[in-house]
Amino acid sequence: MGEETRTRIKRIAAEIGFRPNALARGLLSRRSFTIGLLTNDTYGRFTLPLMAGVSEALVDRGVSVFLCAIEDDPALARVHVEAMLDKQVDGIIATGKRTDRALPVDLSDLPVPVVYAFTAGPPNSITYASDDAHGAELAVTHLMALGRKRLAHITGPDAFIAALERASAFRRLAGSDAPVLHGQWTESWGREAILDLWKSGERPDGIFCGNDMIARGVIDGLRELGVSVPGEVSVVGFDNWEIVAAQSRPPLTTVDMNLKELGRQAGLTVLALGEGEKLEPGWRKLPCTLLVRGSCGGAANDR
Amino acid sequence: MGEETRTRIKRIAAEIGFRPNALARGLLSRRSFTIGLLTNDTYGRFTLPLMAGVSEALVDRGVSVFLCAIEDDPALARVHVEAMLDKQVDGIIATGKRTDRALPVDLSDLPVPVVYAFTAGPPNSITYASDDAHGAELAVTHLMALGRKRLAHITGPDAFIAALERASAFRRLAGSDAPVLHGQWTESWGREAILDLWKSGERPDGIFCGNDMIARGVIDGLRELGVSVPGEVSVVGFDNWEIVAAQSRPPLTTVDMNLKELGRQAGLTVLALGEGEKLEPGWRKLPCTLLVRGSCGGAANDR
DNA sequence: TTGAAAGCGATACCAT
DNA sequence: ATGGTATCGCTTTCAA
Repeated sequence: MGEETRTRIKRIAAEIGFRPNALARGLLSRRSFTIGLLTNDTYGRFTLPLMAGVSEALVDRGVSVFLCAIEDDPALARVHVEAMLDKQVDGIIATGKRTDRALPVDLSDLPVPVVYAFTAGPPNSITYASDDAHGAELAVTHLMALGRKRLAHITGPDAFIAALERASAFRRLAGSDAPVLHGQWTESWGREAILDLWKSGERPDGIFCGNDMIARGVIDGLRELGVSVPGEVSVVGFDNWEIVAAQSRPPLTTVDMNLKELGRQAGLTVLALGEGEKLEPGWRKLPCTLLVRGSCGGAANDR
Repeated sequence: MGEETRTRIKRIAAEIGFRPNALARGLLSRRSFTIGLLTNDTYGRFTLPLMAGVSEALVDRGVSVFLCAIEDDPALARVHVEAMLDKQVDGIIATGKRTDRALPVDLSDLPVPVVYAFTAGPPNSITYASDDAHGAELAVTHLMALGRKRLAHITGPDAFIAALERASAFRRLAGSDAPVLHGQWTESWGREAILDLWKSGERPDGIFCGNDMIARGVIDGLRELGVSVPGEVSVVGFDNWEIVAAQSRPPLTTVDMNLKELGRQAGLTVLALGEGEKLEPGWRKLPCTLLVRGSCGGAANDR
């Protein structure tokens, strides 16, 4: 085609506001430039950052994302999946709130590629998650670099693999006799655990918490006991849940799981799969990042 | 068509797993059974419940929802809107984090209907919001019914219309000399305000807070002053942000804005508009609900 | 280089 | 009751 013709056509197209109909082109190309994100995470704690990453990675390529919240309801999940398949989505990303549970719907025989992110997938699927052991290492080495010697780990139920992985990484670095306390993922458990520890006479000077809510409870509990954070005790959280971490007193140093990046990669992967690329199945664990705020003290805090 | 033919066809259709292609039928019917939800609310505090309502109302009708997070970026917003229009969405719901600001994108001349929910729309648009004055009335009458006489209102910046409307409803019921303190929407402002009030000798026995974060700060501040909640002072929040309200000590009695219902209605409305129904433009304010937990005490708390 | 025609999958309408 | 055909908007292919 001639250069001038090309520009002329483009000009006219712009003039009359021509807008190619994606439905029509999808009909022919057998691609809808649409993917689905299925989630059972009601609070959006994990889904939103993940979704932001997916969307950010795909919007340039003209791909839009259906968000389907299924609330652990298998029937609802089916309805959403059917609706998405009808609409010829190019792929589906399944996400949840914990990596050791699957969504209440079987996605293994769909005519479109499925990628799992922060939720369990069937064998031979591609599953993204953050590297819990790595996150725990970041936290513990940070505490140790600050000179903390007596470390403790206060975390969620031992029914969560994430809790177990963080705990075993903690023990590996902090010593196998360092206390690990399993409870709930709540503030009140954090407070309770601190009271127990202090009552028992065991008084760690560095505490690694399984999530930010627990960490917040720990910090509150310590304050109520008159123990200074970060003066006497350093506290590290996990999740970097802004709303909790930034509002605690002092603001929480915490491990960020880089969910947005996880979302980016999951998005690109599901597209690649849709374009016929063959990719290695299995777990893909992404590194975490330590976000330093004020709850640990030390040089790292002086900036 | 004959009854037997009908069943025979249906059987065969099920057998071969026939699945009508929504792209093809959309091409002809000029409906995609797809709508877009545009939001600049990063935390999802407002968007997620709203989205849940939209989705719940529309999934039965076979409509799926594109979620587009635009982060206050006009260029990104345009890209998302273009992508949705290309995909022939049947309508768009614009949502945000405050009702007195518009999204950074002009949605007024789109070829599809637009409904605004929890964000400002242009004149003559349909805009859903919760009724702030009503919410404030619920809170104040609850406090008064419990016998609280000296009320105060601690809330966010007076640049927010929502804050002003709640404040003026508060004054109307509690008396024009009842103190109203404007600050930030944060816990630390809640604590600070309490310290100020107590230092000044002004000691209300009922406090209505502009949101749950402030309320949580207020409760913490009171505890640190040795003032019992709900024994000496009753506290009501606003938002029913589960994660804040349920974790505070005591759990927070708070006003729920019924965002899910708001989402339901916005979803049904945008569909109706798409089907050519003529609807009255203007604000549509939905009533709030009071959610009683433990921060007010009294009979209402005995159940 | 340009123009015409076939076809994607479903539907609506018209003949049989 | 059935079969055939035009159509939606675009892409691809083939002819001119």
